[in-house]
Amino acid sequence: MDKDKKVSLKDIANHLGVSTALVSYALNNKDKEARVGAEMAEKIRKAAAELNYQPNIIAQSLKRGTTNTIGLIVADISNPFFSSIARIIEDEARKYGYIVIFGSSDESEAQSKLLIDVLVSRRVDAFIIAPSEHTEKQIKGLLKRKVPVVLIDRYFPNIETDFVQTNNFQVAYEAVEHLIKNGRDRIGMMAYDTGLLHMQDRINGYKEALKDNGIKFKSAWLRKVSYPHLVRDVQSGIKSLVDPELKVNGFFFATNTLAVESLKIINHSGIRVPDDLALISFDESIAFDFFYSPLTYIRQSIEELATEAVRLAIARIGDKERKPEFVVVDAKLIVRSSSRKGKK
Amino acid sequence: MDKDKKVSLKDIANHLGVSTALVSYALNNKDKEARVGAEMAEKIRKAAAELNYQPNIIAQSLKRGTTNTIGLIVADISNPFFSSIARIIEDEARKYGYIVIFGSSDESEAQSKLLIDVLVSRRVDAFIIAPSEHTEKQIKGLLKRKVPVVLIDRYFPNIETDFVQTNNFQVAYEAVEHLIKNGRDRIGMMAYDTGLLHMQDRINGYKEALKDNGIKFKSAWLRKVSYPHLVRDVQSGIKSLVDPELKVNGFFFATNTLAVESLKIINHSGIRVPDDLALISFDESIAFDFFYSPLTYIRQSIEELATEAVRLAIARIGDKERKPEFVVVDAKLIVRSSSRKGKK
DNA sequence: GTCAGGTGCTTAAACGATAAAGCTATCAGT
DNA sequence: ACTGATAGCTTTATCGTTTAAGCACCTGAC
Repeated sequence: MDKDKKVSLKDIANHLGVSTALVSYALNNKDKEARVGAEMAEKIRKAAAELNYQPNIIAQSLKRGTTNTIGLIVADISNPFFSSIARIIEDEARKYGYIVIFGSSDESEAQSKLLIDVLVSRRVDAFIIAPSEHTEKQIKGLLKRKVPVVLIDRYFPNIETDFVQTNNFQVAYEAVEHLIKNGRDRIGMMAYDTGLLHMQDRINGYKEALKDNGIKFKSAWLRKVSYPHLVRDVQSGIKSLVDPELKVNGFFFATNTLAVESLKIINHSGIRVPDDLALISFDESIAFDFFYSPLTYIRQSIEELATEAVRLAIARIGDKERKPEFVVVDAKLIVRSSSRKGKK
Repeated sequence: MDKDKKVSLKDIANHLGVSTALVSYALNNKDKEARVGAEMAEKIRKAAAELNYQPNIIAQSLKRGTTNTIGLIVADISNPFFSSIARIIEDEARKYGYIVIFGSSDESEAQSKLLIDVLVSRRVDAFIIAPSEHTEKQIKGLLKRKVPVVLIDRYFPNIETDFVQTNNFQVAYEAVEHLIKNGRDRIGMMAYDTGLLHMQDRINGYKEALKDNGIKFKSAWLRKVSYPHLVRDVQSGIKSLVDPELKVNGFFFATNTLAVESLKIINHSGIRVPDDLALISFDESIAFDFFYSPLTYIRQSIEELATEAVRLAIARIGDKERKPEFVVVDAKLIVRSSSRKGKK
C-alpha cells in the first residue's frame, strides 16, 4: 500500500465502485437525510478505516466556509500571563475541534492591524483578543464584517461584543484598602500609561479606596510607565519613592511586569519591605515568591478567563445573533509578608 | 460598495470583462510567463487594489497543496522557555509569510501523537518539535510521509532530520568545572528522569567534569525527577541533600523548573547558599534574580535556537532533498553569587 | 502568398470536499 | 394495472484558486 499518498473520498469511491457523494454522505453520518443504505454505509465506513482516510480539512474549509480555527492575539505570548492563557485556550479549543493560531501585538496598533489582517485572510472563525490601545476601529471593523470577536483581559466601553475580564476595580480597591487597614496612609501606585480601561479600572479602584478611607490622593503618588520604555520609566518611578517629600509607605503595582522590574531596583535601594514600604502587585510572578519579603498579590483566575473566552467564542460561532455576553471573573487577594503592618 | 462580501478573482474578472485566469496571472506577477499585456496587467492590479481584493488563502492552499503554516509542538507553552521560543518563532515565521499553530504535549507520548495527527490533518508545511520521550516513531512516521520536521531543544540519535540544540554537554561540563574550581568537591545534580538525549548530555557533561577533575561520582549525588511528579520528587531530592552522609557542597540543576521548585524548599531549609551549598542551574528564570543569593545559570540562546529552527524549516520546505543540517548553539555560563567560593 | 512563431487572451480541468437535484427501481395503495 | 411515494444511488454545480492547453490574430521571413 502506498503510505505516502493521502487517500481522498475519490479513492474510497473508486475502490468501492460508488460515487464520491455517497461516500461523503456516509462518512458524515447523513445516512438518514441522504438515504444511504445501511449495508453500503457500513461498507464505506469500513473501507475508510482500512484505507486510513483522513478528510482534507482544507477542502472542507473551502466548501463549508469555516476553518475550525481560532485566532488569538495578545500583547506578548512570552509574557507568562498570556502564555498561561494561551495554554488553556489551546486545550479548551481543541476539545471543541478547534485549533489556535496566535500572534503578539506588542501593544502596537500597527502590529495589531497586521495580525488581524493575516488572521482574517486565514479565515479564522473567531478571534480572541487582548486588545491594545487605539484598536477599537480594528475591532469594530471585524464586527462589521460579522467576524466573532471575544475580548479578553481588556475591553472597550462602546463595542458590543462578548468579553471576559477580571473585576479590576473591586479587587484593586480591596488591595489598597488592605494596605490602609495595615496602617499605611500614603499609598502610591504604578500603572501603564494607557487609556485601556482595565488599567483605568485598577487606578480608579485605587483612588476610590483612598477616598473612602479619608486619604487625599496626591497626583505625585501615581507613576505612569510607558510600555516601550518600561525599564527607564520604572527606574525613575522607583527612585522618586525615596524622595523625602513623597514618603509613601504603601505601594500598588498594576501588573506583574511593573512589579518585577521595580523589585529589581528596590532590592538594591535600601528600602525595607514591608517596614518602610508595603507592597502589593496585580498578577502573579514566580519572582514574588523569592523576593525577600514574599509579595502580596492579586491572583486572577487565568483558568476561568481562558475557558470562558473559548466558550463565548464557540457560542458566537454557533449563533452570530446572540446577545453579547459580559463575563466578570473574580480575582483574589493573596496576602503575604510584603503588606504586613509597618513599624510605625 | 458591499464591505461585507469578500471579493474574489471572479469579481475582478467580471468587473473588467476578462477571464479569472488572466486576473490570476496578473496578480501573481506572471506577466512574462503567461504573456499578459502590460496595460491589461496594470488595469487588473488597479482594480484589485480598488476592490480591496484579498486572495482566499484556503483556496490557494487547496490548489497549491501548501498552507504556509508551521506546526509547533513543545512540552508546555506556558513554560517561559518554550513561550519565549514560540514568540520568536512566531515573529520569524511571519517574515516568511508563515503562521504558526501550536500545541503542548505535556511530555506525553499519547498527547504528542494526537497533536501531530491534528496538525497533519491541517496540512502544516513543516513541524518544529521539541519531542517528548518515546516519540521517535511518530517523528519517523512524519519523515516517511515527507513532512519536514525540525527538532528543537531535544533530538534523537538515529533520526535523519534537521535539528537545533544547545551544546548541552560542553556547557554542563563547564558549569560543573566552575563549581569545582570554586572549591566544591562533592557535587550533586538534579535531572529529569528521561532518556531524552539533551538531558543525558547534561548529565554526561556533569559526570565527565567530575571525572576529569579527579572526583569520583557517587550515584546518590544524582537525583532523578519524574515530570508528572515534579513537586514530590524535588521535595524528597532536596531533603536528601541535608543528609549528613551525603554532604554535597555543590549542586547543579538540569532545568529551570527543577531549580525553581528546589529553591522554594531550600529557602526554608536552613541550607545556606553559597556557603553550605553552591548552586548552578540550566536555563533562566526571573526567580533566579530574586533568590537571596542570585543564581549562577546557563543562558541558552533562545533567540538563536528559534531563528535557526525557522530557517531550517523554511529551507526544507523549499528543498525536501537537502541534507539534514545539525545546528549547535553555544550557551553561556552567567556567574553570580550562588556559586561563589565556600567558606571551607 | 504561405507559414513559423509570438502575443494576448480564453477555456477548461483540477485541488477535495459538500449538497441540491435528478434518476431508477421497488413497493404500497386503490 | 396504474399512480405516487420512497429508498438508494448518481450527476452536477460549487467553494476560489491555479495552470496547462487552446485559439485567434498579427508580424516578419522567404
